[in-house]
Amino acid sequence: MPQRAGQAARRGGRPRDPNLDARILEAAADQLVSDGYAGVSIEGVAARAGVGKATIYRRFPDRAQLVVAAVRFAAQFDDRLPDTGNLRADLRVMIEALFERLRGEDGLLLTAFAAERARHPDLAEEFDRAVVGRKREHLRRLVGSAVERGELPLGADVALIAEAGPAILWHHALHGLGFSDDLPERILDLILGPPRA
Amino acid sequence: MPQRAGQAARRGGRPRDPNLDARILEAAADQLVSDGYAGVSIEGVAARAGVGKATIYRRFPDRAQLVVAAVRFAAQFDDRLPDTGNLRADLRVMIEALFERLRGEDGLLLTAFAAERARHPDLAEEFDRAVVGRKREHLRRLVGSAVERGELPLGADVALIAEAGPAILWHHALHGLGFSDDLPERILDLILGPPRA
Amino acid sequence: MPQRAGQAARRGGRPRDPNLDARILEAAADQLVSDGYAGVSIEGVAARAGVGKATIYRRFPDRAQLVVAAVRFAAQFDDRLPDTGNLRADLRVMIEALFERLRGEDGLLLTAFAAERARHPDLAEEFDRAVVGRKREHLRRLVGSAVERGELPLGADVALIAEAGPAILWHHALHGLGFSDDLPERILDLILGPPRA
Amino acid sequence: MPQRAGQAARRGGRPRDPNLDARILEAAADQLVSDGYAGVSIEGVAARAGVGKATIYRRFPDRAQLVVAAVRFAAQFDDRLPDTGNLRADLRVMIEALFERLRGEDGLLLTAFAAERARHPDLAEEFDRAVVGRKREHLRRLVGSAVERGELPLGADVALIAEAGPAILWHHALHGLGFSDDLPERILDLILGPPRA
DNA sequence: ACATAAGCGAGACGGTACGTCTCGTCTTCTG
DNA sequence: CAGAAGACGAGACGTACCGTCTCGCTTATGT
Repeated sequence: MPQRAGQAARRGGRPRDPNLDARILEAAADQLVSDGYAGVSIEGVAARAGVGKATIYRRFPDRAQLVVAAVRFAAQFDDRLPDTGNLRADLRVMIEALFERLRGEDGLLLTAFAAERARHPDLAEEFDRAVVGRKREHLRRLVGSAVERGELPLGADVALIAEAGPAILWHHALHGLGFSDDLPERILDLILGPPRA
Repeated sequence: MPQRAGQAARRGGRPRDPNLDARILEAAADQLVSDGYAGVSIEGVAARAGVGKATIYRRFPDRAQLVVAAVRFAAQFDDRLPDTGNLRADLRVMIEALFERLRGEDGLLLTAFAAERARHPDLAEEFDRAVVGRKREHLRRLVGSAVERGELPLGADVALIAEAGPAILWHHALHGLGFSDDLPERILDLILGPPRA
Repeated sequence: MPQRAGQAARRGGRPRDPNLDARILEAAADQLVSDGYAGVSIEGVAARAGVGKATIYRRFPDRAQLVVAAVRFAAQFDDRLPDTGNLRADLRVMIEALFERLRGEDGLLLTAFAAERARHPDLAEEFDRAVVGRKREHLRRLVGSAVERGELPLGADVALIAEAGPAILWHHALHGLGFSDDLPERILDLILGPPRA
Repeated sequence: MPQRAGQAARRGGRPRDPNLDARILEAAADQLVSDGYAGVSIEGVAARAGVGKATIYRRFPDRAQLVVAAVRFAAQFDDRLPDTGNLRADLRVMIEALFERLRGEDGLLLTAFAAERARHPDLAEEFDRAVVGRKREHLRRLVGSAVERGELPLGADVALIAEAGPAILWHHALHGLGFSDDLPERILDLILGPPRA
C-alpha cells in the first residue's frame, strides 16, 4: 500500500498519479513471480514500469514494503467469509479458498511473501491484522459456534481445529509437497473425523 | 558442509585449517540470526571471522550453501529417531523435539532460515534432502506401522497424520502464535484422538 | 537579469512579484559564496528564498543565467566609466575600481565566479557580453583616444595596453598573490612608463 | 595523481593495476576536452575506460581530484627553463612555451583546471609548488639578473615584469580572446619596450 | 461584476549521476 | 599449496537535482 494512502494530508503540489501505483505494483509482482524476491530490484521495477526510481521511493521506503504492497495488490484478499451454520461446509469453503490460492498463480507470490514476514515482524503484524487475522478469527468463531450447537463435543480444542487447516496448507506450500485435488477433503476428515453417513 | 569434506582428494600442499570451518560457520550463523539472510554477506562473514573471502569461497560455492551449512552447524540436527512400537509415544518424542527447538534458542535461527527457503528453492532442496527429509520419512514410517499393527484404523490418512504435527508447530513459529507447554499434547489429541482411558 | 524584463508583453494575468527577484538573487549569491557554483542548486535557492522552483524557472532559463544575474546583483556593476581626456588618470580610475573590488568583500564572489567561467563557457559568454565587455571596450577607447591625442606614440599596442591592467589584477586574485596598496600605480608605471616629471 | 601513489603502504593484497591509472586518466582527459568539466562524469569515464566505478573511486576521492590528475597526466609539465643571459630571448622562450600550451590541445585542459584551483586552495598550492612556482621563480630570477646586468634600468619593477606575461596569456585563455601568432612578441614589446634597433 | 490570464507555493514526474556497497573472481605476498 | 589482503568488472543501492508538468489558490486587467 502506497505511503500516505488515505490521508487527505496534501495541501499543495501536484497530486500523485494513481495509474502509476498500479503500474509499479504490477511490475513488482511480475518480477517477484519470475525472478523471486532477490530479482525484485528497484531499478528493474522502475524500468519495467517505465517510471523513475524516485517515483517508487516516493511511495515505498524500501524493497520489502514494495513487495508487501505488490502481494496485496496482486492477490486481492476479498474473500467472502461463509457462515451457514454447517461447520464442515463453512470450513470447506475457507480451506478450499486458501487451497486454490496457494496452488494457483498467486501461490508463488504468497510463498515469496511468507518469507518476508519472518524477517520483518512489524510488516507481518500489519499484514496479519489487515488480512490473515480476519480469517483466523472467523475460523475460530465458526468452530466455537459448532461446539455451542453440539456439532462438536464440548471439550473440542477450538483453537487448534481452526488452525490446523491453514497450517497444513501452508506447510505444503512452503515445502513443495504438492496440491492434489482431494487435499481439502482429507484435511476436513483429519480434523473433524470422517463425514457421518 | 565444507566442500571436499571427506574425500582424500588432496595430494600435497598445506592442509586446510579446520578451525576456520567453525569460525566461518559461527560468524555466518550469528549474522543470520541478527540480520536475516540478506544480512549474511560473504564480506561481512569474512570480516567477522577474521578470514579472507577466498577462504570462504574455497569451502562453499555461494551464499546459499554457506547458510545451509551454518544452520546445520548451529542447530546440530542429530536427534534420535524413536521407534518403540507405541505410536503416541514415538510421535510425542518427535513433536516435542521440534517443539523445544522452535521455542528455544534455535527458534530464531530456524524461522529465519525457513523464511529464506521460500525465496531460494535450491537452498530449500539442499536442506530438505540433508535434514528434514529424514524425519519426514521416519514419521511416515511410524504412522504406517501403526496402521499395520491395528493401532490406527485401516483407512487412516498416513501422510496427513505424519505431516500435521510439524505443520502446526511451524505455523505457530512463523505466525508468532506462542508455545504453551501443553501444545504437543493438544496436537496429539487432535490427530490421534484423545488418549484411551 | 530576469527574462522579459522591460517588455510590455503581458496582456492580462497577475504580474510578477518584484520582491521575489531580489529574494531569489540574494539566495543564489549566498549559496555561490558559501558553496561555490556547484552548490547553487535551483532547489536549494528555491528553498532558501521560500519560493517555488517554477518561479525561478519563469525568470531564468537555467542555472548559468541565474548565477550570472546573482553575481551582477550582488556586486552591482554600476561603475562610472571615466573619460577626462587624461589617459593615466582615466586608466587609474578603472584599474583602482577593479582593484578595490577584487581585494574587497566581493573578491570571493568574483573569484568564485571567475573559476566557474572556465568550466561553463555559456556562463562566461553571457557574463562577458553583459558586464565585462562594456569595460573592455571602454578601456580600448580610452587608450585609442590617447594615441590619437598623441599622448601615446603612434605604434602603441592599444589592445594590449588596455588588457594588461585587468589581466595582472585577475592574475593576482586567482593566484593569491596579494594586493598591496601600490599595485595599481605599479601597473600604470609598467604599461605607460613612469610618470613624466 | 592516484591516492597512495608512492607510499609502500601495502602489506598484502593484490596490487593496483598500473595500466588502469593511464586508461582512466586518458578517458577523463578525453571527456574533459570534448565535453568540458561538466561532461566528466565518473560513470562516463568508467565506461569509456572499460573499468568499474569503484576502481576509479579507489584512486580518486571525487571528480575534482580526478580532473586535476588528468590534467597533470595529459599536459606533462617538463618544460626546460632557459637562461642564456639575454633577457628578451629567455623571456620569449618561456612566454612562447606557455603560449603554445594554452592555444594548443592542452589549452582546454588547463583552463578547466584553472577553475578548479580557485575552489580547492590546497590543490592549488600543491600544484603551484610542483609546477607553476618553479617557473614563476625562474622568471623572477631572469628579470632580476637583467637588472643586475644593466639590461633593465635599476628601478625596474622586477616582480611585475615577470608576472605580466603569464598574466596576459592566462587572461586571453580564460576570456577566449584568441591567440594570434604575434601575441608573444607584442607582450615582449609591451613589458620590455620595443627591441632596440 | 466577473470572466480571463498569469503568478505563485508545492511537489510529482522521468531522468541522470552521485558515492557506497557487495558480489564472485583474480592476483600478489607471506607462511 | 593455504591463507590474508585486497584489486577488479559489474551493477544495485538510496539520495539529490535536473528541468518539466500539474494542482489549487491568489491577484490583476479588461470587458
